[in-house]
Amino acid sequence: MTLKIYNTLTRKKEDFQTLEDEKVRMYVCGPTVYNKAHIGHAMSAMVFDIIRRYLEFRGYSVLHAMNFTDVDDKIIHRANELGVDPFELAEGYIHEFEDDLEALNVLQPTIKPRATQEIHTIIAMIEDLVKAGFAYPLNGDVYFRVRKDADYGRLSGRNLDDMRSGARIEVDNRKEDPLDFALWKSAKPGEPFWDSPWGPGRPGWHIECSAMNLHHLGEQIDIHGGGNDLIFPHHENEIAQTESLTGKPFARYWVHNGMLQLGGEKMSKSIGNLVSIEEFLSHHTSDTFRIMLLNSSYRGPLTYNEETVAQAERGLERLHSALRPALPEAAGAAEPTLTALQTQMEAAEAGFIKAMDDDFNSAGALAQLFELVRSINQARAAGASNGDLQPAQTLLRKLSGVLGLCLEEKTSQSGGGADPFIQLLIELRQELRKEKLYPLSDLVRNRLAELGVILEDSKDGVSWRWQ
RNA sequence: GGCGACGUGGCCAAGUGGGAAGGCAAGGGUCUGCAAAACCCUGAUCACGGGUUCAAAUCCCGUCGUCGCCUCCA
Repeated sequence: MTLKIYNTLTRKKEDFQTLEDEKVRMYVCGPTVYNKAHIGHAMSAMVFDIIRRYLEFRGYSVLHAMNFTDVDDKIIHRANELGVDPFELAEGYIHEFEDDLEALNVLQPTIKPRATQEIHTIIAMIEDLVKAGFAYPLNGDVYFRVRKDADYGRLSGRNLDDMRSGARIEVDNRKEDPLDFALWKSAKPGEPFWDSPWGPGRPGWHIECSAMNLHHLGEQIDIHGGGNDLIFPHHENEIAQTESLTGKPFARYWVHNGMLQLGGEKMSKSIGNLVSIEEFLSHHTSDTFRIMLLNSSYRGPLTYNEETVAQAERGLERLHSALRPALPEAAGAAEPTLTALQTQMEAAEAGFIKAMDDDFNSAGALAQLFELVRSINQARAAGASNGDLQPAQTLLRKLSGVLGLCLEEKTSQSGGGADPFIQLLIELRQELRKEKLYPLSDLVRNRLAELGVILEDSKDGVSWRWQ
């Protein structure tokens, strides 16, 4: 079995072949930190977290870089609005985003470079591009000369002449071509700056990623990721800069996640239809969000609304249902039941890998987990003991973990301290039921439910769990 | 206007040539004092119109529609 990945560059699924055996270099574009991160950012980070976890599951060691753009126009404007230092502003949002990712159970990237920490590399790269004729200084700015790059437009499937006619950009007549983009921007009064051969200024947006890649991962990488709104111009420009300099293919696989849709539109800072990560997590768990992602293709748009969240929440509960213990007084299941469970375990694991190997088809993989859930619940209903269920439950936990799901047990805030008292109330209620004092037994059940303890009667006894 | 993606049951969605996954919701049933959970059962002429093929949700052409990019964006 080979892993296949959809490559934006070729618009095809391709066999995954790394530059170096069993090692993956992956660079994912992170956010520009001028504001609170929203769940669209969470989606992108989580998609690549899932990809990383799966690659690791498949035996690769993954060098995972995610950058922060911590100096740019928006940050400067926002800092001026608030009357604070732009670097402090950025720093604050970086920490906030890191906390968000931890709360979302997204693995820490191996390296987290920042634009402001790569200024030397950036300047050196720009100098080399100027020397090689791919860039030209202009009144303290430096621009990339797109006409010099014969391949320009390859990633986004455009050509310079088409864009020229359709572009809505305000043309800067000083530039040789309207599509030439800034590598270095001269500083206006009051703006943060670094000294450079072209005067005080700061890096353009695209060059930082090229420089960070070159510095931390090398001239060539395996996977370059980000949201599909970055394909043009950002990633197109990264390719232009890096390949013009190295003469080698930059990234082997360009991987792009789809956009989160809220109210039929892409969630974005400029439209203002935002749900912050913090806001989402104050009402829902990270697993709920992850289920939403897993249930659809990472490349397509993701519909976000109250109903899809609720559906994910119920689906998650179903996964949890399989992890519940055997029925009280279960005597062990008959041979055919256990054989069926064993068969399903093998089918689920194989199906899981087959699905994920096909361009990270997480919806297909999730379906396999649900099949396993059904088998486990069937076995439990057929009287399987905890020992009977345990291997299948372990497999379910393992495969869920590969997708980054926690499936953590819900417990009371105070730990297990309440357990004996809950047991006592259950015993009491059972006595009331024996006496057919149902209004009283229901009162116990209802009051416990209000406290978050769910009682479930069965013919073999009573089980309970935290809601 | 240019480039790209997509349109599958009430909802979210897999599936890209030969049996239409899975989840949620709904209805029926088993269990049960009731409830809940779990389990069983029930459902789709795959946007529309042509074409290729023994065979099309899947390939080709056209139409309609949705979304993204073309300006900062995950």
